[in-house]
Amino acid sequence: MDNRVYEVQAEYFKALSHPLRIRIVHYLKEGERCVCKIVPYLKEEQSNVSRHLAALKRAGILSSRKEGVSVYYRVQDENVYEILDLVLDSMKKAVREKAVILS
Amino acid sequence: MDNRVYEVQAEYFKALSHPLRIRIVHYLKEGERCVCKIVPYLKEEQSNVSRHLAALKRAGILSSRKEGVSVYYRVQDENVYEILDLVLDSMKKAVREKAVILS
DNA sequence: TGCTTATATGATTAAATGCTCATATATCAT
DNA sequence: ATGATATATGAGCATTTAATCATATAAGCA
Repeated sequence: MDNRVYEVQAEYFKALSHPLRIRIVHYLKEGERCVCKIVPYLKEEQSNVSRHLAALKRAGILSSRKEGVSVYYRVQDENVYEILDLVLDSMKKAVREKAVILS
Repeated sequence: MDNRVYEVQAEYFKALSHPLRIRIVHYLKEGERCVCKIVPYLKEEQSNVSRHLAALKRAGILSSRKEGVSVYYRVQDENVYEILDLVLDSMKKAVREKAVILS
């Protein structure tokens, strides 16, 4: 396999490698939201949220549209939820296995 | 959802957010391998590879066993392949969609 | 036009990451 | 015990990432 594949793949993982970005993706599960809603929900600095949104957009996970002075972000890559679920399931399974070992 | 969930989840993604680590996971697909095989395969510094292996192990993705002077690493979390495949499929789909837009 | 609000971006700083070189540790063979 | 080999780890440095503050840009309103 062309090694560059691993590089682009790594970029995707990097985009999800921050808790705040994962929270954003979850928050957008039910549909698009205005930045003006996302920021107070996360209770983080507006500029910081803006950069995390930009990172997710760069990775192709989110997309955005402008409406007047507002910007609405939405999930572009719906597969992201399947990926997030798989990771969570996988980690839960690991914990269960460890629990068995310790019991 | 408890926000700490996003933190542990992010750790998993971080573990896969480097091309070399993804290559390692792929290399171990057919079974465990000795570090003495992994290093020349990757053509990277032994100490560097050692650290990447440690990172994957910390994340629960790999495990290792010692045999004499050698150490064998193997995939502990088999779900990782499903996750890697999903990400790749998802990215391919995005490219196809973009191609349609540009055509 | 000038004012206000929403969002993005530049600059700075602190912290984390990745790499390399050198060295430590462990095991095995002589 | 000595030496050789495999792997891990400490120290140092360069790069990247994240956060914050301040400011730029753009749209809408008076």
